[in-house]
Amino acid sequence: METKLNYSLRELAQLAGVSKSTASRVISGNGYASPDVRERVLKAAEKLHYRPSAVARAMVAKRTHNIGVIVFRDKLPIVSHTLYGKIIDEILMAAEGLGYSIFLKTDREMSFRSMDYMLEQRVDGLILVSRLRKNVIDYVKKFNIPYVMVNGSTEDPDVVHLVSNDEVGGERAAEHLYACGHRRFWINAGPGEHRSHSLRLSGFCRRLEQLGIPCGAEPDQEPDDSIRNGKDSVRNDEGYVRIAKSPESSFDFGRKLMEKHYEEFRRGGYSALFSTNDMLALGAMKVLLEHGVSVPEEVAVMGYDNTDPARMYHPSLTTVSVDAAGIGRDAVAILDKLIGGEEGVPRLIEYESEVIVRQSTKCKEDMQE
Amino acid sequence: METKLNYSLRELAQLAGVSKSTASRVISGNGYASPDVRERVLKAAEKLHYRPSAVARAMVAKRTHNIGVIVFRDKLPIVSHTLYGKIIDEILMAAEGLGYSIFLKTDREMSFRSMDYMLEQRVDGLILVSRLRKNVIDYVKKFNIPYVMVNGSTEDPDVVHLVSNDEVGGERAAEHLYACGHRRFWINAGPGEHRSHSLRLSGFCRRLEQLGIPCGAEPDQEPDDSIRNGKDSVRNDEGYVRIAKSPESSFDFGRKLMEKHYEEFRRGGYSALFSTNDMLALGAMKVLLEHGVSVPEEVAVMGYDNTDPARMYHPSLTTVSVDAAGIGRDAVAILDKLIGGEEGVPRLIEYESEVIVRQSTKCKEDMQE
DNA sequence: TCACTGTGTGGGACCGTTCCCACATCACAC
DNA sequence: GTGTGATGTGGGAACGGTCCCACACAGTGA
Repeated sequence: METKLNYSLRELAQLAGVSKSTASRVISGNGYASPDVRERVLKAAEKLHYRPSAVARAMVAKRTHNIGVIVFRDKLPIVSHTLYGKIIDEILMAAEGLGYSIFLKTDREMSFRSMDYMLEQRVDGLILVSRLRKNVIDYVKKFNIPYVMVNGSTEDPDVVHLVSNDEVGGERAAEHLYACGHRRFWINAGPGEHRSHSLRLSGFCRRLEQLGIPCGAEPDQEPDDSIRNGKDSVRNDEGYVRIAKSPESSFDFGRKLMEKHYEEFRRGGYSALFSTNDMLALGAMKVLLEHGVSVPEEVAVMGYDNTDPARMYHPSLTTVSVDAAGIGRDAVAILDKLIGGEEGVPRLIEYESEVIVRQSTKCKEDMQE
Repeated sequence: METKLNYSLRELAQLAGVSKSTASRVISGNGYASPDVRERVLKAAEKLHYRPSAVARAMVAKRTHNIGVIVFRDKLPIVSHTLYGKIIDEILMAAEGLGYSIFLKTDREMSFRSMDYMLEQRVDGLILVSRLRKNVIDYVKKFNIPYVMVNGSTEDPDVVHLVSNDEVGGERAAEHLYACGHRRFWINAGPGEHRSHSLRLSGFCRRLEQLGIPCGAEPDQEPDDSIRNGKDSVRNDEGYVRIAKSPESSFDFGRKLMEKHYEEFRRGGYSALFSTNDMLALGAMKVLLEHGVSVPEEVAVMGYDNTDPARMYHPSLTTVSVDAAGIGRDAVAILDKLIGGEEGVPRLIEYESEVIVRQSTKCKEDMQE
């Protein structure tokens, strides 16, 4: 009984002394079966450890109830990036609730290969997480398989795209720091080709300019060899801004950047540091702390993403939260609608960004409230 | 041409003007086909965006080339836990290399349901990550499907089990702190029912006792309602140890624990704190820092797992590394062997643990070397 | 001319389900 | 006794591939 791996419905029916059709009706639960036949079949199923083959079912139903999730990764592994990890967690839980299973694949360069894999697996739909080279979108359009994109980089209006409202988040970050009295800003901006980073930067800058501080963001300028160290913007009586762009958004890049510039902070050149994600912020903050610059007393530091390390740091990092739970949940729910052929699904869904004030930007304003 | 989702081999063959068999030979690449027939079929495939169905293939091959990964989670999502995230990253990459795809599922309580899901999907094998209730192992044994366990909690000698060598890691941690001159220890120990935590604790204690410091670990004692605050071990001229057990191994539990006890550290009662994972260590360390206890000058702090937050912290956390890359890679490789019916696969595979000395335990000994 | 061999192609069973349809049985009314 | 409808069960095609086997055809040697 234990030697065989999987029994078929035919074998099950044989043991129960009924036909395939009858056994199928009992197992799948749709169709008539008299009580005693029913019991005989179930008893036989128990005995054989019978598990119906989802493969065969998918074959006839032309539907697998599987969803493919492709996560872009650069050189680095990506699931361990806490923001994507959170999103994937939520996707998994939401999928379970709707009866889907998840095929997970990370993708570096061979984007088409991953796509083909998913297509061959006949997944019912796709969730594309993070930016992908743009021709992947054209590729996926050729097959008309339902898909949604999460936190991607496309501006294509056809694509159903779930993103945090990064521009508004950037504005709110600027407001918070301004309200705390800061007028001399340093900005660490991550890769400009990534939608999130460039929108966070432009939102931050726009709000500062509205508040009377010239920002002078040039969103399209290329970072040079490793790090672009922007010049200060024009000064006016209100204050000024300096933007440094980096081609990566990692902790180590944040470190590297600040290692070149901590002297300027020590001399009091800047009172606030905003980074377009938490890792850049933490890398920079650690260097400041190591060189005796106190946070938040001398310099306020702020990140973006509300990852776990930000919360756990000492001082804990003020940041902007991204609704990973909402994004993950909705990604599956919307994909399910698309699979069901539902019309009128919105193309761009934005999630509110909220400033999470913590120790790294504590100021009098916060104290009073 | 764009209206249909998936074409079948029959339709492809029809368009190319050949038989199903011939088309199959060209597409799958095994079997003869004359150059012009070959070209006709490939051209037709291109035109139809033909992708062979892995579902149908799996049906006849009785083999899906899919691997199921089940990750235990408590109340919390789990992929975002950096250690498991890392392991999953490695599993994904290794699987890709060997031609497998990954079905990922997180599991809280309905363990059998996840198992059944995987069985119905007819995955070729299973990777079980982290502890599972023990009856799950009995369950999986009933079906004879190949499986390996990663970082689990079982002592079952049948199970192919990949784990870090937590006992040796604990010993090394003790050695490091002892060599730095510490004699008064506090230990935060995570859930005793988890193999890793209890072995790390017992390894640490054993080494201390060998060095002449009574440890008095009682590995089986139950934590009370929320936190078990053990008593100091017997003092002798060499030093002493106090063990606190917590039912969770989270950052917040580390905090909670230390919030009750930081006064004792401030008074100089303990010069070193060892936690059985990084999160517990960071939570405790943050509370110490917030109350003005300096690390490492007054208290040395040490964790376990070598997660990213540990590396990034200020002060960066001394920890014990777990070879997540090796574990993930080997999990897939060994499972592949089991699937191939290979005999003589070792049951317990242990990975070396290495102390990573960082700022949180810097001492004269380290300076000299 | 005939048997023989090799080569490329087609026919069709099979994998494990679902589901439509046919059919057997029975109760009941006419 | 026959027709009718409800009820439960079985037969078999279909899903999209793989692969074994048969077969047509050409080239070769006796």
